[in-house]
Amino acid sequence: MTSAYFSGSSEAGPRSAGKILGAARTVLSQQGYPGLTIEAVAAEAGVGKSTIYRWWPNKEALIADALAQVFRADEIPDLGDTHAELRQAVDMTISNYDNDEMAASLPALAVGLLPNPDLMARFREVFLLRKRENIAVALRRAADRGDLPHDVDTDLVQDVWAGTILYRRLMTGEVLDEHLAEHLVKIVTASPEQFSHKSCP
Amino acid sequence: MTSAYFSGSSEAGPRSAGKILGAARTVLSQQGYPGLTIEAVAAEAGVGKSTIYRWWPNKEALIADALAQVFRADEIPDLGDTHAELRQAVDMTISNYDNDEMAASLPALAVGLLPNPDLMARFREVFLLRKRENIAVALRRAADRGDLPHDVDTDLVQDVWAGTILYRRLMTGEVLDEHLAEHLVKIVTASPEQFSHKSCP
Amino acid sequence: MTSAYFSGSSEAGPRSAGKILGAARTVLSQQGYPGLTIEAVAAEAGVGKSTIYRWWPNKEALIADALAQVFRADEIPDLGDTHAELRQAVDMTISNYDNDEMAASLPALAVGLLPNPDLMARFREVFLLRKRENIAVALRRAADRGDLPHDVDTDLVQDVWAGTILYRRLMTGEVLDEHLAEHLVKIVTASPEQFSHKSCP
Amino acid sequence: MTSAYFSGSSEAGPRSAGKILGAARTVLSQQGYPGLTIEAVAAEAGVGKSTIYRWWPNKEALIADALAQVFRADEIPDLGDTHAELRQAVDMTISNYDNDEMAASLPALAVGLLPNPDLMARFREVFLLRKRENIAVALRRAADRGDLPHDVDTDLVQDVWAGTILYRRLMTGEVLDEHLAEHLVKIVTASPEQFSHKSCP
DNA sequence: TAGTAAACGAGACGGTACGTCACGTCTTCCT
DNA sequence: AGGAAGACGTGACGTACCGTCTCGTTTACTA
Repeated sequence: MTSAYFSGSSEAGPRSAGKILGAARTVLSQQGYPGLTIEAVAAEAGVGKSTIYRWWPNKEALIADALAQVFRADEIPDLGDTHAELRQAVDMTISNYDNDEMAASLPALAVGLLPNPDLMARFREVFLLRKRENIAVALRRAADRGDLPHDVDTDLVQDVWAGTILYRRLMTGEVLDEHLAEHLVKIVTASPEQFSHKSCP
Repeated sequence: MTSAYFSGSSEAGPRSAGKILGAARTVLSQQGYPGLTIEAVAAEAGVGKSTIYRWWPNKEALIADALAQVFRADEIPDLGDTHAELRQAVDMTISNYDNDEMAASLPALAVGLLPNPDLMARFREVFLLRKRENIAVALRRAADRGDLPHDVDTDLVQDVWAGTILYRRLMTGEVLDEHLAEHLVKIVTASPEQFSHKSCP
Repeated sequence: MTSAYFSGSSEAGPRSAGKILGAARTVLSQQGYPGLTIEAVAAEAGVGKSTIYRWWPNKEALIADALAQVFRADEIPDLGDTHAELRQAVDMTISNYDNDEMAASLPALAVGLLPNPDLMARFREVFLLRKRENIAVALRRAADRGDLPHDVDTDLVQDVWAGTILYRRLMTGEVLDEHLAEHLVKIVTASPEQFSHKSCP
Repeated sequence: MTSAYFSGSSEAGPRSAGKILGAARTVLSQQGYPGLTIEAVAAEAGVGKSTIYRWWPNKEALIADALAQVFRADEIPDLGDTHAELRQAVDMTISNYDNDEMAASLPALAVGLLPNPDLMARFREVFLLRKRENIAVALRRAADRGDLPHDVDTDLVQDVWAGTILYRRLMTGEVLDEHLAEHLVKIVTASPEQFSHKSCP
């Protein structure tokens, strides 16, 4: 698979999919999200506008595919060490957001897709679910080891992690360093019962 | 002072500031962020476009002022009860984000302002700093009581809170209920040492 | 009145009507009818496309107004001499068509307007009726003198004149010289009874 | 030979020439000249675009061939009666133009070909010369009978006839009835000396 | 009868122009 | 004098066709 992933037609794509998505990322990092126009991408890719519109219904879908190329959703290997695994999960999340390209584009994308539930669902699938499941596996492994509650709320953990990281990056502009990473891991490991489903008062 | 707050000219405003900001909020909730155009606001407010441009430099500033009107940054009263105070802080944050108008607009705004550091700084001042300081007071009060470390990292606490809430609202679409609120409070109170400045390993 | 005549809004027009219609004629003579694009006219006039679209609904209306500026529909003065007056009428018709701009554009215009009866009616009014009435006056004057039948079919006369001239110019490409002009006049004066309404067999 | 006549390659043609030219005429009468696109013709004919482009260089050539199929250029038989023969010539001309397909398309075609002298020459050959020569034969026969001057200007006669007919059809929209036909014949027979080459003053 | 070369349908491609929309600036006219 | 009304130059939008160009697939002639 090389492209047209977000738009759904995962089996096929334009011959110039690579050129186009690459151009989209180039324009995105040079001009920022508001400066990313289809015409600019077409020009940068040396491609006709219609070739882009033939395969992506709109700017949002194109950007989604372009970002999907660089969005990491790796599996967390079993290191035998819960802290190390969770740190790896947090680091992966940080690396996903620690560039203007992604930090600015993902929320803008979400905003653009909000009115369209179908596209929003697809967005979540591509950018959230795949990564979340991989991290959830590591979290459940930690639960098996007894380091986390057996009914650990993997979604809450990841909402706290990704939310904090994205918020810092986009809104406050603070750096995403290993201090933060360590804090985020420890918040979970230090009071694991807060991230259990049944821990409601 | 009634308006033009974000744009800096806090001492004055157009005669129709109220009408205009109200119209902006109306359009925002009816058409969503992408449908909010200056021309639509002018029409809704029964006002000339130039009147808007006379007082707000661009669409972003206008939206910022419109949102600032409904963004809560209340002081947290001394209730003598740390948990109750923190819960109040979290509830205020949730109430700020628990509507599409704000959830979609704030990130879109941030993205629009990102390339302009001055406006971004002003944005942070209006939407983050005022609220943060009020909550920081409560956090430091809790530290004085001994419920939190004396060097509590008020920014980290609030990044976790607001980040998680905004992320849920915008990206995953999950509900923001009192379960979540309680979890967020307890994350902090259950392992307070994780939110201390010096707690780095 | 300087413009927007064809489009109906005769009382008003864009501030740059002159520039725009002039540019249209320039492009028309330099690029020919098929090369006349709205974008080319806008560029030549140093004007935004939207200014053109604000005042003319489409390319046809614009060209119509541009041509109307140079289309002659003079009154034929009473010279006391039927032959001289008719020759003047024929000469005026020839001068209207004896340039590529008009010869190529008028039929193209007619073809473009054919599907729209309203615009076609307006086209006839602007380009045919005004001129025809002026010539009809001269023809009736000739009838009063006894040089033509009292019920002279002024439309037929002018159909023969304009038809022959336009056909030569556009289809056969032959020159429109004074030989032709003289023939056309004499065709009418030599057998005037053929141009009477009641002369049907 | 069935097609590709206008384009010059008279010896051969696509297997689907019939389908294509038929589709062209169908589209022409259903959508009008401006709606005739190569893609529409290809779709209507159930044919690939490239098949059309393989045999016709452009839209104009295709339309020309499509029209050539229905353009009549019959010989005028010797009826022994000048008036009857000329009336037949005029009727043939009328029948050529008395449908929107031809009336709108021929001028549009001429306009499109104007900038290209070669194609224009070919256009004249196909649509004018063949018919003109057949009619010229009848006119010269009339001259031999003494009904027209021996140096009758056959071109002028036909310019007057075809010009008047086409002008009525395209520009004024008046009907082409037998009144008109009779007038056109009589204009020539009533003052034949006006249609002589040497009759210049 | 099989092999081959053309013509074919389908449709992607790089383009151009379309007509629309909103921007942010500007001018005009009314109150 | 201030503001509503809205025209202006600009530039991106998404659409429609252009004419060119691969693709396999018939089709029909040759071997």
